[in-house]
Amino acid sequence: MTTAERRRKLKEILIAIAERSIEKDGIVGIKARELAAEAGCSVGAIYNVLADLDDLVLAVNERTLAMMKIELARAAQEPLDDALEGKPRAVTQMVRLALAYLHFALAHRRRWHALFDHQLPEGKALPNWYAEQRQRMFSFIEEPLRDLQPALGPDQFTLLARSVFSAVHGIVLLGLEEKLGTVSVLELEKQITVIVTALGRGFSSRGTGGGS
Amino acid sequence: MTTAERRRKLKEILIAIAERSIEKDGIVGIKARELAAEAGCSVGAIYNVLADLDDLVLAVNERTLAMMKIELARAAQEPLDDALEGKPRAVTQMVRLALAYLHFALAHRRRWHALFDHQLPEGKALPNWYAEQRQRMFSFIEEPLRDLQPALGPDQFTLLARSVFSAVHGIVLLGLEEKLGTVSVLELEKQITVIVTALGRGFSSRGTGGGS
DNA sequence: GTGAACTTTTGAACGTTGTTCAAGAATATT
DNA sequence: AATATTCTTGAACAACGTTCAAAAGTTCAC
Repeated sequence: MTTAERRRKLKEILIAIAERSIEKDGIVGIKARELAAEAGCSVGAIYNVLADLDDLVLAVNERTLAMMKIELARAAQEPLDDALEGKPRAVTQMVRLALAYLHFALAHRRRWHALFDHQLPEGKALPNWYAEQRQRMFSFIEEPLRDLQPALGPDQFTLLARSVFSAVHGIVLLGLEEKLGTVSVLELEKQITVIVTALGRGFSSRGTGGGS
Repeated sequence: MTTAERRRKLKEILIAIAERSIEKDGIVGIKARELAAEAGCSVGAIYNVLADLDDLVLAVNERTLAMMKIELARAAQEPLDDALEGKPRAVTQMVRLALAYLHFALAHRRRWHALFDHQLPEGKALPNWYAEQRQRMFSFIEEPLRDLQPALGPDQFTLLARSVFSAVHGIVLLGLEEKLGTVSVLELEKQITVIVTALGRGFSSRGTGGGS
């Protein structure tokens, strides 16, 4: 087996372990010596394969984003059910996406948290693929949003989609900081529904600003 | 001088140093040995006065919240200017508060970040005064919001105010993660204005849900 | 004032971190 | 087989928060 192969294999193993560590204890669960022990390699070997332990977090985050993408796509395609009637289809769609985001965060709390907890140390910027993949999350909202704001220019439109996503993210973020039982999950769902619906209604009124 | 006095003094000094450290380098700038050196005391002395270094962060955060409270109160009281005409007073007020929140975050980036970065280690819950003071931030939004949703019960009302706050928080949070020049600050202001305005419009439509 | 009992302060030491790098093992080349 | 090259390793390093036996300071009865 060539060294490149061996290293690729080890890298995969390490990522898999990091994945479990994040799921169990969050980002702080990733320890060099623990990784080495579980992977059956030396501590130094880790650094033959990765620049940083941060690289591991990024790798896991990439997978998390991929999972989330699948989940959001599924939510966008599900057939309409009757609970959300009485709203424009675009609004219903946005609410669904927001709820799907909430449920992803709930189902994969630590993974999801790792997406935002992680701040890379001072010097370096995020790799391109990472920023791009994160950007792609916003694009889910763009489709229904276009129905509500057909006149907006592409730049303003991208920004608006981002803002809507950010707003929902904020609600989920502060919502999950409480210890929450089943009750407050229901409350959270209701809140997100109310807010996103209000946003949708607000947008569908004429002239929401957009142009400078 | 009694020991209680001396300790009180030292604690204040340490908090002041921690304050500067957070402003310069964020939470990670708080180092035990550095604190001791700057305060002219021993490392152990810190632990005579504080349980944790986390206590320092909480103390600084308390001050930050107080600063923010003042700033938001100022924003709420400023006389109307003409740029925001054509909206209901309540909406204007909410937009103002949101913009004030943004500008506080911009002006005190690291302090503001410390409010949310900090996660206390596993075992312990936040002290009561801290949770209460954070809760009080939401109450600023409650006043204008009451104009838009007069029929809502007190519990639902509190939740809604919280959600609006969270939404704005989310936009500011993800907005500040980019490196932002003057241009994008303007964009961010515009985005917040658009979103909060849309929320306001959405709320002022009849029957936004609330009751189960 | 002096010695005993008590309180307060101290900084070396402990246990963990992530990361490195000289030395050794493995492999390739002549 | 000898040499050159590449790869792996884990002890060692620096930095971290936190502790605790010992030193220094204080109180108080006699």
